[in-house]
Amino acid sequence: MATHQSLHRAVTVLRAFTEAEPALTVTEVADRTNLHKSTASRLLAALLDDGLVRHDRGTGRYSLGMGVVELAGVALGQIDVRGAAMPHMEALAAATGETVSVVVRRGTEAITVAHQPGTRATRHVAWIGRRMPLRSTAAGRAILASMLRRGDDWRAAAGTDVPGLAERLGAIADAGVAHEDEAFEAGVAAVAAPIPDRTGAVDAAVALSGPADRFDRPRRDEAATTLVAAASAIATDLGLREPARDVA
Amino acid sequence: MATHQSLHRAVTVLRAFTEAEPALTVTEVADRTNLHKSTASRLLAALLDDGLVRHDRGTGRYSLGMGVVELAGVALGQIDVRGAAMPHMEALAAATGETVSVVVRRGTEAITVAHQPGTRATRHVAWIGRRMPLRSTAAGRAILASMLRRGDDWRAAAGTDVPGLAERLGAIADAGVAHEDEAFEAGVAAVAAPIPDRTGAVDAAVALSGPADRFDRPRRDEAATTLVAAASAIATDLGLREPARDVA
DNA sequence: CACAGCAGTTGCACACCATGCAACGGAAGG
DNA sequence: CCTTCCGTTGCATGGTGTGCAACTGCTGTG
Repeated sequence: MATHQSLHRAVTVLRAFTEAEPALTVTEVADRTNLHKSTASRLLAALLDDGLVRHDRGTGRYSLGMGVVELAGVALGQIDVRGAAMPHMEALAAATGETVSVVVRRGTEAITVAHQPGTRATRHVAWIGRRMPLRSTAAGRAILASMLRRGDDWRAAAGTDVPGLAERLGAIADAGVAHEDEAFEAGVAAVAAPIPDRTGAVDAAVALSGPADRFDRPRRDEAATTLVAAASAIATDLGLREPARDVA
Repeated sequence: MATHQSLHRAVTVLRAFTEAEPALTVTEVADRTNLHKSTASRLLAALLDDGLVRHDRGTGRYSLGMGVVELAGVALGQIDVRGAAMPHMEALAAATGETVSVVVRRGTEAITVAHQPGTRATRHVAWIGRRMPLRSTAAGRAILASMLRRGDDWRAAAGTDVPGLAERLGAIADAGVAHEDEAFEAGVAAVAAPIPDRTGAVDAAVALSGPADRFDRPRRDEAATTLVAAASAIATDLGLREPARDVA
């Protein structure tokens, strides 16, 4: 689109801040966005006005501000699956002791929209807003498998082609749950189940994750029954919800 | 400012979505922002491109999208007090059974940046990104009281003037904790303690909240000791953190 | 102490593009 | 079928965002 260049550039600036580099100087922003130094400076100033970025006088670095957290609060409050899942997550965490996450699909990634930390001393940590590739995580593959089964374009959602992925997704669709053993994060194992919406489409999943040495295959199989039941309960609650406010 | 009008307008559009009205039509956005219908339409289209808003084809309404959640994930990851508080929150929740929240000040409001649900069947719910006025909540008053004691401009932060607030803040500063009994939300009681940063300035607080009938004054006083200790521990951890952040 | 190097901001002129208007197409309701 | 309201889209124009380059302020160095 040739419309609203400056707005797109501003969003590009916002996206220049990552978990790996949460605080940047003007020139760093300019480098990462391929924008002129002066443009970056002016856009950052404008974003600062709006409270979307902060400016640390000490280090001279900019970072994302409270404004985006506020907006996210509104966004999270109206995600249906989140509301439907909340009541079930605690029970799941209590029953298994592991971390529970609910993710939704966005393009080729899964984004955490709700999570409940496990009760054990060592546990997998997650946080709201965290992004993971669909193709290499349990939750992501649970979603992809459902897409495959429904004839949706799962390849586009997978992004890069992974050899043998189609077969694995078929097996996941048959089993109803997806396992992951240190595929995405070293030392972390997970099992996930898809959450269909009213129409049967799937762009959300619920996952249990924990340390790979403790949360091994037998444990995960044991937890799978409870997990699938919870996913089903969430889907039912989701179906009972009134406004069809989701999807795009 | 006469600079970057369209960017400010776009942010205005984003802020038109609230917890009370999370999904709006084009004309509703135009009304709430005093923008032309066509302008609102085009800005929403641009924001849709960037994934900051979603569009429900069914209802024709726009709402905030995953993009803002992504950005918030990055923003939350680099809020120091959040990182410092996380390890202490669970212990606090376990010891008291009530909901633990960490908030930071933004203007005249307190924004929840971390929370740990209580362990009881009935409990107070909070969520990340939730906003509350400083002047009428325990956590907010804990912050205001510290500002008062330090000679900061607490009146500006309080917003509307509340009769007798100065005296109450003085008492809170003396006690070290702030109590709240259904002042902001009916049926909810809370107790909060301020979290000073390295320089002694306070713009964060940790709060315990629960149902007013159970979490009564004696219970809150009982929990206050643990709460203050936790706040102190968080502040210590915060002080140990590196002021600057390295870049790659 | 001077100088070089770098980061960030700002004046300026021009091209670009965001805006308001009005007209159009479409859906919903009478 | 007509009316009404909503959302989108050509179009002309005035506003404004942008690149360039000069300037300031800071840091480290010989």
